[in-house]
Amino acid sequence: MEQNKKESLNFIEQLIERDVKEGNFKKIYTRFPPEPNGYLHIGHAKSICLNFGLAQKYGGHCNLRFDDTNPEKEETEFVDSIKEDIKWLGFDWGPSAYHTSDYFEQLYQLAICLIEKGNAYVDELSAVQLNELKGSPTEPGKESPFRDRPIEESLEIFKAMKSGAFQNGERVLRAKIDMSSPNMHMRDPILYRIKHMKHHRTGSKWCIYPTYDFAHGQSDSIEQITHSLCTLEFEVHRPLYEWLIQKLEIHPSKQTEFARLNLSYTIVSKRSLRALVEGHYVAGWDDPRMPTISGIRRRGFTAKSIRKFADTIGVARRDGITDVALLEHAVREDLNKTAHRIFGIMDPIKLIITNWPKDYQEIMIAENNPEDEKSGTREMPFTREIFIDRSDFMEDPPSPRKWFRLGPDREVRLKKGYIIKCTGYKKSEKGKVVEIYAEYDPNTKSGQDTSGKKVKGTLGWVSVPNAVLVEIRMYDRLFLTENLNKIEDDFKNHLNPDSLIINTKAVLEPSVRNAQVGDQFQFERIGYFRVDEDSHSERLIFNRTLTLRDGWTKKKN
RNA sequence: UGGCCUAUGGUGUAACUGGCAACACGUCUGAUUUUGGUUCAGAAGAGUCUAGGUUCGAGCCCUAGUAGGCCAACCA
Repeated sequence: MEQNKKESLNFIEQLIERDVKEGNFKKIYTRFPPEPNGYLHIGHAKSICLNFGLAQKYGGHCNLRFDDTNPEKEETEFVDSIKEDIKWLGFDWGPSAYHTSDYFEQLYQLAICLIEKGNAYVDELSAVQLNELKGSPTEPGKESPFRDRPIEESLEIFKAMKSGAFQNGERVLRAKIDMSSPNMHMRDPILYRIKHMKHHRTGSKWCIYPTYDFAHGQSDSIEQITHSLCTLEFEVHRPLYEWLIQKLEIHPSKQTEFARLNLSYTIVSKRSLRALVEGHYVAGWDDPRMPTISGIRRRGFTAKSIRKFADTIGVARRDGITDVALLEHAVREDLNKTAHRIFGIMDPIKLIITNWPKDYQEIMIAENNPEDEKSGTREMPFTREIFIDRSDFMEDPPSPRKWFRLGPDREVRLKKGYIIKCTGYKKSEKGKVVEIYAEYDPNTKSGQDTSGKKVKGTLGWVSVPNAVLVEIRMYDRLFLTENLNKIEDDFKNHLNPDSLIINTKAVLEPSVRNAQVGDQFQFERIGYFRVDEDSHSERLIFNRTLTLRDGWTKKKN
């Protein structure tokens, strides 16, 4: 090997390497802290790959922590799906997953500690009053009349809050910082609120719950997290994050922000995704059009390709919008190497080889994947009647230099079969081509061609008596608008009406008969497809993952 | 009358911390090909938001401006 070029590091890696060099800690700890109130999406995948990837790279560990401080929105269903998705992506959080709710007692003690130090107080103002005193980004806030109440009094009331002496909203615990700070989050932020509500894990043990600011950072400290990575919108919380660490004198985790993922033609916000599910614009969280991890998995995107994608886009502090083409490229790259090839006809039209004996069947051999020698071969019966795709025939085609496929008197190769010449076709009364006639040349059998003929076009085909009728769900992008962050109207106005087209007349070659749910194929010249879990004994159902790259249709336009 | 962050080809990131702007995707040629796929060869495309400044030298530093993002939930 030559002198290896210095590997380029992203800004977080640079930070970590500096920390390592300075010996700031023995081991790197990161964490992935989802709130279990929805399904994970491609944006989370970026964060997962980042946090787990960094831990792997630097010999540290990444914790999975469910940030479950708000019993109103959180459910066990989501905990399970989140675990499944992370595992599928190929990451391991070790023997146990953590929950912020496991720390409720410790957090409560920390709050008491803060009050005792005079850094927090119980307020009795209503939400409305609190808001009024808060000021605005351009106006300073005003101090609450309860701000300077004796420590003992706050302590007493806080304990009473815990024991259920008050109704929702009657008291809050606030940090005592600075009501005139230009940073709104430093204007005596709320640390604890009363919610008489059952929590999905702690049941009704608690009726006070810490807010994000008093739960997240403290949990980081409890877990000895060294690098707490979050998205840019938490940047303004950092001064508070650090203030609490300092006042509480706890493990100094460091918060670092990075830009969240935005993807063209895609919506990446839990709230919006929920709206799509609840409004039945899609079939569910795992609808193959959804950018959820469960959705793209069902669509046929692979874990490997998503990790590759995350690696490609990197991480930075500027926010922009990533072209989905980058994601799609990663998927095609992986599938090209792994997916077995088969022949499939989306829009079948019958072609009769008039000089082929009736009832005679010849077995053709085809390799499963030319990119992978170890993938083996399969058999394909060739018969007098075959299906070809309607789009591969034109009654009056342009010059052979522009159109490689079949037309009257034109010759093409049937891949893994013979070269045929079109001798005619039949039309229905309505003028639709219903049957094509052709003659084959016996000297042109694939692999043992002695004719010397060269043809430009190669077509896929499926033997009529052996064809397998399947259902194909042809998915396309969910939205028509490139940048959905910039729209002003309802994002649902931008839905692609053709994001799902169901094809029930497609036929595949017989080798596909024993395909299992989850199997992925390349239908030659068409695209990548995955056997969907809706498949049943009567009918295989395929999801179109992506089409093949296509330089030809582009050229036409 | 606020504060913080960001600004590099169409898109996403680099540039060994001051030394003639690189990689991937995308686009366009051409070759190969029994997938109009893959692969291969090549091309176009930014002089780094603007204006000053420091310096022998600035995409990297400083100042001002501009543009975009974030911040006023008892959400995370």
